[in-house]
Amino acid sequence: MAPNEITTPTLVADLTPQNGGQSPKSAGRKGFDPQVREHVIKAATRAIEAKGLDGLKARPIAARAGISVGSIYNLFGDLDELTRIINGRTYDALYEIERTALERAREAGKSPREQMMDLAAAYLDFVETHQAIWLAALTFNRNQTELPPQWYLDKEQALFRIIEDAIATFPGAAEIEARQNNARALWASIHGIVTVAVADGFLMQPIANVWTQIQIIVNAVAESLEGKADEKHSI
Amino acid sequence: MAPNEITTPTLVADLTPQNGGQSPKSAGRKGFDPQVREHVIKAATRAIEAKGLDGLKARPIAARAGISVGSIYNLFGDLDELTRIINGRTYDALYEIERTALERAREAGKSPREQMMDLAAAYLDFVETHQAIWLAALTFNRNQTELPPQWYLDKEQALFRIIEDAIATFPGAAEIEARQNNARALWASIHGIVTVAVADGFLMQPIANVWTQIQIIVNAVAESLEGKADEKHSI
DNA sequence: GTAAAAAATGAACATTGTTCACAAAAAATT
DNA sequence: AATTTTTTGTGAACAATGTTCATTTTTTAC
Repeated sequence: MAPNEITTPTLVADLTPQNGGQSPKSAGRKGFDPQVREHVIKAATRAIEAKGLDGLKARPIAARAGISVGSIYNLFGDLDELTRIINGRTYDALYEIERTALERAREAGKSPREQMMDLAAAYLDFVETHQAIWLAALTFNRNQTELPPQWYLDKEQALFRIIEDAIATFPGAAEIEARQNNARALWASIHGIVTVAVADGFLMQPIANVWTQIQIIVNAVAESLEGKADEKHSI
Repeated sequence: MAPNEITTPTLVADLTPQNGGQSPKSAGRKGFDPQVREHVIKAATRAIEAKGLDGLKARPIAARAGISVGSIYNLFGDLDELTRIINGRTYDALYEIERTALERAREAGKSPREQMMDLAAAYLDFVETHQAIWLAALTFNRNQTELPPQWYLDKEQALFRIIEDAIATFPGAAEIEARQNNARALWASIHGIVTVAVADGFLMQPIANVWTQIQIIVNAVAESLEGKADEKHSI
């Protein structure tokens, strides 16, 4: 019931050195030492966590990673690319959390509505745990003028898919376009609620209220969709 | 029905030189020429509109306003204060639009649900018309570490109040806390939908879809609240 | 062991926000 | 009217930052 039950609070910093890749192609061009890359990414992540996106400065990062300023540019091209990699990992982490949340909810035989609730709870918990990193991702995207690279868009897209998946099991939503709009409406709503809350550092309202607000929306939308399904059957 | 019916598309740039004041106290300290102040604010607004918040550079603004760099700092203290003033005017403009939208809806004898729809439509229209300025306001707030001044918070608060007002006329919401949560949930949801849309410049989805999504949420919440009111009466 | 390729370096450059000693202008005072 | 005082305007100078690139160092290939 409380949002805290679901999430595995993995630290973003120690995430996805899995394949070693985040920006599949190029990024740092050739075969730079992946260890060093990792150190830099970690240092940069810590900087963002501590002082926000504006806290990401080339020289301090270089110092903490034990390399020179120039090497950062050899490794990543520019700071934006480094930021994109960190954001990409954030998306990956959240995606993984949402995916397992949905999986577990289904295994437990929960209703579509409960599945949505679990997804929302996982999201709220993630954002609460990684406020700075999450804000950094949102802020960064906003300041960009040109389109981000495809691999970056893909990671964002993946998150939306999960919600669409959950919504797809709702009764009532038959046509693809309608289902997409339902999914986007619901997810963007939850996103809005959480974003407003995190924007002022969960200071203006207790987290319990935020959770209540999510419940209001999810329940309302669920009821609405269920109601429409009923109409279809009964008329 | 379409979101375009309601709004008066006033250009933010030519707004509220009314009292001449946006930051009631101090800001630029003493009695600087209000004409020059206005020129600077206009130049800065244009810069943001053209190139986003990062396009606000001291030297170009000074040049366009026909003054020296130093004078900008005499007038506003720093660029953040200038930005805050512009954002404040944006809030004022939106507030005024929302206020009249609500007023007209009530005069027309519209239902609470329709009132909410009109408010949402006005909001969507405003954001669509002033994308850059609105994004600037959101981005700016996010990057700040310390609290903004009180007059700034007040303007933000005023916007929320309007929604609460509209929600207050919904049936069912009796207790203050519940009503507040309803209001915040609904407004934050609409905000989320619009924000997701404007974040990618209304490129990923047609505006019609965005409007549909708003309708989904408002209708769902309205139905839900009406339903609860029914329960109360019928049981 | 030497030459070629790759990677690392940090000084140097360009662009920013901001300050401040000074100059110009305006207002007040005599 | 002249002079002092206060206010306002100026732009050179400073510090912090992202980024580049000629040079050095290291690694790799032969």
